[in-house]
Amino acid sequence: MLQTGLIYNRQFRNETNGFKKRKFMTSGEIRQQFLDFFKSKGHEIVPSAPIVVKNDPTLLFTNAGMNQFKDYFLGNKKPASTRVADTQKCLRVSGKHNDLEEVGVDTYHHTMFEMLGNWSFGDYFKADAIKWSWELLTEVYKLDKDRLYVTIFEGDAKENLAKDEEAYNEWKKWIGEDRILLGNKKDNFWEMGDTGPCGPCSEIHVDCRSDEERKQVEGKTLVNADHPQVIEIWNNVFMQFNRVWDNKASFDEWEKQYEGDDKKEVRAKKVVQYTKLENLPAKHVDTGMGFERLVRVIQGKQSNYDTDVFTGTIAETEKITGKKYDYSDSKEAVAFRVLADHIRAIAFTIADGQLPSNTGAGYVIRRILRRAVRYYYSYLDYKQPLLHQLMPLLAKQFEQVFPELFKQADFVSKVVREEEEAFLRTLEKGLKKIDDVIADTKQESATVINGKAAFELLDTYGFPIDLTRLIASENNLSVDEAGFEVEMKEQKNRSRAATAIDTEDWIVLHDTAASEFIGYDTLEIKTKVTKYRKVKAKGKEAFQVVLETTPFYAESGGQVGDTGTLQIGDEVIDIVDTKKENNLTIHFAEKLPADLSGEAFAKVNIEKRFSTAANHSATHLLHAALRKVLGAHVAQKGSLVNNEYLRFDFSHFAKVTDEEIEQIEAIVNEKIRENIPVVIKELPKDEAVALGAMALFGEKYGDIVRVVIMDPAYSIELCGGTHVGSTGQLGFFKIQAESAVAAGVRRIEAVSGKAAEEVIKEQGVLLRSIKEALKNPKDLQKAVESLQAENSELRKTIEHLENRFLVGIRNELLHKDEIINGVTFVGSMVEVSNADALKKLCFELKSHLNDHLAVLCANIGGKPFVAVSIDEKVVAAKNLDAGKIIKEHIAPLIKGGGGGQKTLATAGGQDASNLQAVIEKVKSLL
RNA sequence: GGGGAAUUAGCUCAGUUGGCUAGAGCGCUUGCAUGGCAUGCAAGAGGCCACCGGUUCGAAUCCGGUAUUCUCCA
Repeated sequence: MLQTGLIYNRQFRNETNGFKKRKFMTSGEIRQQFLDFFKSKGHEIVPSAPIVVKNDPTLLFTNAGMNQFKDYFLGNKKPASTRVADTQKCLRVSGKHNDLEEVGVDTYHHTMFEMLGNWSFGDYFKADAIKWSWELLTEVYKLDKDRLYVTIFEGDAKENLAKDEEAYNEWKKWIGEDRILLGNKKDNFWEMGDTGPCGPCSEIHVDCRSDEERKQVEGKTLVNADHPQVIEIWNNVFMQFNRVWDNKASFDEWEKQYEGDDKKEVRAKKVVQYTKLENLPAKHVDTGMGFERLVRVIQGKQSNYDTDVFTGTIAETEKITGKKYDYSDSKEAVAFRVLADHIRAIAFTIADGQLPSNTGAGYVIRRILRRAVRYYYSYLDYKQPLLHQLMPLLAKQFEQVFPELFKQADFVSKVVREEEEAFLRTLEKGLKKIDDVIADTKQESATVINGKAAFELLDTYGFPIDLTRLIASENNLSVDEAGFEVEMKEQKNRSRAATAIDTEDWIVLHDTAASEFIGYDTLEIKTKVTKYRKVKAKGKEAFQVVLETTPFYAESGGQVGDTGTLQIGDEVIDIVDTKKENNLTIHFAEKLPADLSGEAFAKVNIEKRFSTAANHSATHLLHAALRKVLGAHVAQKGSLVNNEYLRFDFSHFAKVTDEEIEQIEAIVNEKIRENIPVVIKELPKDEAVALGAMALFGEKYGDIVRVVIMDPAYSIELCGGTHVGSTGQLGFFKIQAESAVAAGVRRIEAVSGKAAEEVIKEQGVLLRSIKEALKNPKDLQKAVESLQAENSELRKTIEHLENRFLVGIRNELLHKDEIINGVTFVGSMVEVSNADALKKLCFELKSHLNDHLAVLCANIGGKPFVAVSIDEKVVAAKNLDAGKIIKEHIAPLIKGGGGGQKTLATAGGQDASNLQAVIEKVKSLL
């Protein structure tokens, strides 16, 4: 069990930190020393990849240092340098050792964290890796040697794997053999997936307990035992094997039949059974050292939150809220930690281009942000947006390491603030709802809020369950947690069932590597199908086809996937969409030819592709124009390009005015008329940036990037999309809409080429027809305005006349009154045009008569309508009820129905011949 | 992608099982009061109750569809 209770009290905290006194090192220095150290060992220092992952359906965020180097390990790509080191921004919100709800409760879980790593791609191996780890920790960071332990892989009989003697012998050179511990496959053998590169790993653990505690219990017994003060700080993975399928068919067979809760473990065993390990020709080193943890150890703190990585934000939060952080287990202290942690995750993901939203990665950000709001709202008693106030401090803190945040600090704050405000509004609405729920619960004299209501609060009003719990307890109520869980589970099942895509196995025809894309220059080609499979989603069958070479552009960078045809033999099938799965281009078809083995002729829908390319080129021209007109702060925040139009989201703080829109259109159209040739080059990222390409924080290290240039002085962008040959092919550019997407993000929708021409044509036609309808006035706008004015004038006049008319009828009726048994009775047929007028007349009579009973009938378009009005006094004195009279006496006579209040009721029906009888009937009741 | 909900005056929202001439607060206009302001008092303007269709004698209210927004889940 995790001993979270070990969050120490203050006194203990000041007394001892386990380590001998040494010069204080800031977190910045610690990070820099790591990078400097590996630089001195011949490593190239590379920047962190973005925290947000694109083009990998299995991953939303970078969750480990090695993510950006995956292709090098898999052999898909060759690295520019064989020795690399970096600090990588990572985000984890779920997983076996990590749950969002745990973060902040203890001393060491985080959502966003930095992973320091050094890498060898077929270069050095165990000897150097181990030597340098030791050197860095003990010589540079000067950690006490007698507090360090290392683990190595003990071997595994089932896999026929021997103990990692090589690592053991290397470690022996530096550390006593009694401190080298053996670890099992679970802890000390690392694998990327079912198959692929893998190998033993060696962990370094550090014992941070006080000397006293260390005397009582030996440190090595606590390694890998979830002790909060005896922790792993560095893992060195030695990739030396490649796991390949030995009998994939049997495994697939097994997996198809097998279902179960314990699936993961059983499945892993099966994978072992049906695979074999081969030696990797090029051996790699992949290491990861949690930065926040390392800082805590070096600075001798007992909690990550006590290091200078977090103390700045905690102090700032104290200043803002006026509360004091007391290092305890209290909800208030948890709130401080939650804020200090979450603000980082939120800030860096937004800075990397992911806005909060209600789906996918954006939803994860929103959830993290809302959890932070919940904590300050409930436990720091702060009811206004707080997080955005921490942003300047955080941006400054990381200015040197992750400049992308500092550069966009204003934008990020604005987005965060807007999100906070939105959620605070949601909370307020939820508070109103929960009042109703509590009132209902109390009325039923229950003491438990039922699970369904609690779930509805969350599901519909976004009201978090912990707040429901809190407010319930303040009202001496509890929440039916079990019932809530049931509802939650049902919702999850519903969602899962709806998204379940039934994927059959690939049927492999030709065993080749990733398919080659040749569609930049070629739109049709003879090739062959390498593999295909059937997928089923929501009962609909579809097929996915992979080609050896393909001219089809797969959806990417906002540009939609190509459509077209695939011909095999005499059969032609439609390709309805093209998408990417990692490096694989997948073509979607609704049906397949009978035989896929022969030569395949792949042909892209040229017209669509061309219109799409035009819109994509137009997007670049637009982007550059926006920066010219609005300023250099404009950065792309999202983009959609298809054959019909383009949509471009960008950061900008105000509505783009009509004048600005006109300027932007003018610039783009000017560039179109200049007929600039579109030049496309493939370059290493650094060269592209040097050329002046808009530096997008979206590329991985070492990528060869594609640069699209339309006049080097105007637009240079990194882009993988397809473009026209020269800007003149766009013909014409027209902005159709400008709107807001989120705080500080505007959206422009526009068209180019034929579609733009079409839009102008349609507008012309519309304008002409409106003019004609108005008899071709000189000033169209004025004509419409006067028409509107006249219309409202007429409406008022009619209303006025109707009232006058009703007053006339009323006066006539007032003369017809007769006193029956002390009641002023008026019963008459009237001529009005609608049923509402009957009601109005009743009110008129009421205000001019005392103790009245009126029954008014009208024949409107052959249908009978009746209204009965009775004075309150008469209702009481005579025990009459207009509603009852209508229902019991009148409705049958007119073959209809009706109802209303005791004093006023109306009816309608089908038979207008008995209206006179109706009046007599009512009269007889008096 | 799947569920739940919301849409009523310029803004924030009431409107209880279909029927009281669709309301409140703030804002707006006008008048009055105060030396001025904050403000107070009085009167008034302002609503195709999101849109389309259906059920009903009768729909802001019930049903179906569309749009937009919120929200939970994947």
